[in-house]
This record gives sequence, C-alpha cells and structure tokens, in this order.
Amino acid sequence: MNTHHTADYLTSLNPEQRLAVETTEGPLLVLAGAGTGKTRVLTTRFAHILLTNRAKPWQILAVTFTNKAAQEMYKRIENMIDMPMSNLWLGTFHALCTRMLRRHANYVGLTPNFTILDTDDQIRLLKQVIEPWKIDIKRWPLAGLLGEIQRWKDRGLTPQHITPAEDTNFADGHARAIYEAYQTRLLQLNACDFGDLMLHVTEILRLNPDILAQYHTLFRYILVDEYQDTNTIQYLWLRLLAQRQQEQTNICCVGDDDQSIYAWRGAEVKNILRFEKDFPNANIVRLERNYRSTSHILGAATKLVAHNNERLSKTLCSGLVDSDTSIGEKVAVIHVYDSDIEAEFICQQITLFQKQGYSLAEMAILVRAGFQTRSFEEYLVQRGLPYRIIGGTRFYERAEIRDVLAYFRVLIQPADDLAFERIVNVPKRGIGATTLQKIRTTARTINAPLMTTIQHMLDNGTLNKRIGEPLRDLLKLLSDTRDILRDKGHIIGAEHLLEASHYLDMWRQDRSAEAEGRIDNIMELLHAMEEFTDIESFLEHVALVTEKDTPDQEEYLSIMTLHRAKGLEFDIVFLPGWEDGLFPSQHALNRGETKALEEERRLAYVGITRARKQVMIFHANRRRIYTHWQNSIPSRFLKELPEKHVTYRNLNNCLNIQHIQQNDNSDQTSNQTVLIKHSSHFQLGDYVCHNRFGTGVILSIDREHIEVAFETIGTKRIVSSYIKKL
DNA sequence: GTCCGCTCCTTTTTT
DNA sequence: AGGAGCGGAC
Repeated sequence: MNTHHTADYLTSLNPEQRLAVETTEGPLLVLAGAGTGKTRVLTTRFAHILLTNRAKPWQILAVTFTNKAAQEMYKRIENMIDMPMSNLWLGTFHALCTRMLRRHANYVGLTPNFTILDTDDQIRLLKQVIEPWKIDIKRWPLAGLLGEIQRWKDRGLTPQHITPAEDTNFADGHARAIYEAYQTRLLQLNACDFGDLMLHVTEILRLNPDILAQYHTLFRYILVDEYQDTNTIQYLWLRLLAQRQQEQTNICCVGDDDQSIYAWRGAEVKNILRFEKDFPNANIVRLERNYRSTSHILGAATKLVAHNNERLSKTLCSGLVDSDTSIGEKVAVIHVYDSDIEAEFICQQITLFQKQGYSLAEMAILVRAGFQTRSFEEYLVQRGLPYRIIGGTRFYERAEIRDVLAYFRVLIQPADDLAFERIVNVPKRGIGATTLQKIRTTARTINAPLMTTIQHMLDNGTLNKRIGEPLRDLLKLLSDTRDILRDKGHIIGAEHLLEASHYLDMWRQDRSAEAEGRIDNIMELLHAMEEFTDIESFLEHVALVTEKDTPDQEEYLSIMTLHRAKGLEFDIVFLPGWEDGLFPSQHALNRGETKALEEERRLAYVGITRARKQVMIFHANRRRIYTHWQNSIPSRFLKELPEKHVTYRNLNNCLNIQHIQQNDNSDQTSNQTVLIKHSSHFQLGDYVCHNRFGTGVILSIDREHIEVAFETIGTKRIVSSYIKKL
C-alpha cells in the first residue's frame, strides 16, 4: 500500500481501530466492546476499500441485522467518500436474501414476484393448515408452533431434517408434519416467511455451484455487523459466500460476545467463538478502549459481566483522558418502596437533571419488560415531560395499516389469498366464516386462488344474491382500481380504493377514541407511499421494514426495553426494576441453567454501558404487575456490582416524593454508603439466616435495622445482630 | 352473520 | 389493563 501519505480518515483512529480498517485482506474478526467505535471502524473500512481502489461499491457485501443499522452505515459512508454508490449490496440479511431470491426464485418453486408474509399472515395460515389435526388450540397455542417452526428454520432445518426426537415440544410430536404442510401451502401461495428468505437462498447456493461461483466472483469483500447475533442459517449463508476454494476470503465480522442478547430467538454465540476454526489464519483485533462512559460506569459494567463464564477474553478500559471527563458519579443503586415511587422518583430526577442542563433527548429509561413502561407514563404526563415509548405497537403492525396493505396486496397480486381473506369482510360485507369456508373448499378442488374461484362461482351462480352481490362489487372495485392505477398513478388509485371500498368510511363512522388516530395513520401511510413510483415497490419496501422513520421534531425522553437500547447511548440512564423474577426474568431463573442467566447478565451489561455520564439502578419491595401487587427481592446482579463504583441510597421508608426531598436535604452527607458501614458487613441482596424465621434476602439496610424478605414468612425488619450471613 | 360478554393470558424482537 | 378466543343470543 502507498504509505507516503496517510489519509485523514485514518489518522483520527486509534491504533487498534486503524488495524481493523487496514487489515483488508484475509479473514478478520473484530471484537468490539461497548462504546469502542465499532460502527466507525465498519464504515471507515468500507470507505477505505473503495478509496484505495480495492473494489467497486457493488463488490462489497455488507450485512446488518436491522434496517436502521444499514441506513446508518450508508449515511456515514456517503459522507466519507465522494463517488456514486450504485448497486450496493448493503442491507439486512433478509433484504439481501430477498434480492438474491427474486433472481433465482424458480430454483425453489417460486416465481420472482413472491409475497413476503408477516407474523399475522403466518398465524392465519397456520390456523388453516393445522385444521386436519384437530389440535386443542387452547392447550397448544399457535404462537408456540410458529416459534418452533421458526427455530427450526433459524437452524437451517427443513421438515426432512427433523427427527421425531426433535419434535416433542408441540402437541405430542405433530409439529414436523404441520411444518411440512405449512411449507407446501406457502409454495402454493407463492409466498415466503422471513425464515424462508434465508433458508431458500442458502439451499440454492448449496445446491448450485454455478450460482455460488457468480457471487464468489462478485463479492470481493464481506462485512458483517453484530456477528454475535447471527443464527445458524445466517452463519451457513455467510460461510457459503465466504469460503472459496482458491483465494483467501476477505471477510470481516464485527461483534461483541458480551452483548449477545438474542440466543432466545436463535442467535448462536458459538458462531463468534469458532470464527478462527472456520477461517484458518484469521486475524483478530480487539477494540477495548471505550470512549463513551465514565470509569465508574465502565468499572461497574465490566465487573458485572465478568461473572459470566462463557466469554472471549476482552478487557474494556477507558479511552477517555481525564480532561475529557471527570471520573464521574458512581453508579447509584436506589432502593424504593414500590414501583409507583420508583416511577415518580425517576420523573423527579429527570426534572432535576433538566435543571442541570441535560436535555431530555440525552436521558433514557430502560426496562426489562414492556409492561414496566406504563407506570412512567402517568407521572411524565403529570409533569408535562415529552416522552416516547420506543417500539410499543409498531407502525406497520397496526390493524388499519395491515388492512390497507392487504387491500394493496390483492390489487397487485390477485392470487394473494391471505391478503384477500383479511379484507374480504372489512368493512362488513356479510361474508362470514361459513361462506369463506365454502369458497376455500371450492378453491381447493379447482386449484385456483380465492378471487378466481369467486369469479367462477359468480359465473355459474353457485353463490346466492345476498353473498354474491357484495363479492361482485368487491371484484369490480379491484379491477376498476387497477385501471385507475395504470392511468392516474398509484396515489390516486390507492385513494380511490380506500374510498370506494368504504374502508375509510368504516373508521369515520367509528365512534371509538382511536378511530381518528387510525385515519391519521392511513393518511401517513399514503404520504409515505409518495416516495415510491408504484405500489409494488412500496410493498416490497414495507415487507422488510417494521418502523417508519419519522424525523424528530422535538426533544423527548426515550423509554424502551433493554433489548431495544442496544447500539444507543445517552448521558443519563435509568434502570428500574432490578428484582429477581423481573430482571433477571423469571423465565431465566426457572430454567436454572447458567446459560439463560448469563444472557440476562449481558443484558444488564448492555444497559449500564448505554450511559455516558450517569446510571441509576432501582429496585422496589413490591411492584404492580397488571392488576395485582407482587412482592420482590433485589436482583442478584446488584451484589455483583463492585462496591467501589457504586453508591447506595435507601428510600424505602419514603412513601411519597415529598419525603424523599426532605431526606435528600437532611441526609446529604450521611447517605447509604455511610449507612452500610454502620451496619457492619451486611449488603443489599445478601442471603441471611435467622434462628426463627429461616433464610431470606436483605432488602434494605438502615443502620442496625435490616429488612429481610424471608422465604416462608415474608418481609420483616430485624436488628442486624439477630441475623447472620449465609 | 353479527354482536356481546365471559375467560384466559401476559419476556425480550427483527425481519 | 387490554387483547384474543369462544360460546351463546338474536
């Protein structure tokens, strides 16, 4: 390489980052800890390959998990280089596979315009497929079956691969057969679910060396983001594309085993652990300098995750120099009486931080489970703090949006039976389950799509007037709309469809509170469609996207799950609900395996490392869960936090926020750190034993008074001399 | 076919 | 609390 002049984009990198960027040839694994500049390395590497003329833009395969990550990467690369980037192979696993599958669809019995099903379609299809088995759906929920099939697909297993021994989780071993029937139906419908996108393409590449060779020639460099999250089928796909006979492979995978939090949906940390085996003489670069968090935050997070056994060795240290930031505040662990106080106190703290000059956009509340968000809303509204719950019901999952998209689908793909079934009686046209079943049966015998079947039935007069009339109208409406689409464009066509079908009227007449919002959503959808030239390309886009990107017009506080927070950062992070059974989750505790618990611990690590300046962790004695109150004990993770980076505050005796404020003023100096010293060697979360009450866990410490949750008799306040550590 | 009210359930999420 | 599924009334 020409070294006489070092490019600007390289000089701003630290030595390890630079090594990761400049080691372009051969297999490379980049282990990038939280906040070590992972995205920067990935994008700089991409730009570097282009700028040094190692490859043309379309010769680089760059894979991410989310659309957001792909967009982010694209934007950053675009900013770094000044050349047209056409035909980029930069996208999510699924988007890239869709592109490949449309090219080679015929190899697996599909046509290039196949439909991609969403979860809703999948469930409805399964419901039909499962019919002959007469399975008690109450005992065996369909979601479980779908999960089972998805996990098989994640592992690259087609029905033929599944042995009876592996088919025991659903309805006493019928899942394999149902899976097979489901796949048959998908092909009949010319449709794919998300798993199929990966599965079909991998199958095509595996069985057709000529096709694989084309891609080998095409892709000179492969970049993979979040490698720790890849599942088996994604791994197999990558390995096929990466392992060539003759030349070495220029594959670069970036990941962090400590941030692997998706094993429950099929991700295999193994993939990252065995990289060196898969690609002999692979280089490994570790990015260990963290440029995000204060040393207290970093210290707390790394000590916590160090309790995990299954990890690649990696030591995160601060890359910030002292002048960048002070050592900062210690991580605060705050004990509150209940979840209401927790919510109220956090909202109060947010106001306080605002007064100190922090913007709402730089603060986040990160929860373990979705239901926790509710308690915050009330108090935030009360204080007039703008907030957003990230990832509640997603835009494209709303019923009205799905309805409208289904209307579009039947317009474009008259053979899309699932879409047709969704809209045939919305708004009500008097077509019920019985009629639909009759049509389905006929369709099956003449082997035709539902709409064609209906046309037949109308022609031979098989349908009575009461049913036939509205169906005839619907078919007429659809064919009329196709004409309008052709003559006047997709926006006019879409508007006509939604008016003439009376779909919009249905909501206009709806008196419920949400109806107006639904109409707004539909208008937004139509607006989003303007960026596309036709409905087909819009549907293609929508099938692979869950979120609609709205630019932020105002600053707001973010509330989201820990999973959703991965990859983000904030100045101040609130982590409520650190109690056994919630975090770590009851499911993880029930399983009793270290594996599940270690994933929860990594989630805790992800949570803490989101923060730049301050972390506040909360645990409550009791928590409102839906309707009832549940007593809880502190999370076992709390005692894994290193004392020197943590400060404890006990607000357990405060039943309202006024009390907390008073205590704040009077207790300024004698906070919990001091209290803990008074009460000898006891710590929050310690397991203790009492002569009469048995064993329990310490909930709070107030000098010599210690509150213990006993296993048998509940919570009691005890003087410390009567209990001893287990 | 449609509507109403009863029961049951509730981790995490992307595509 | 809120949604989904189901059975029964009309």
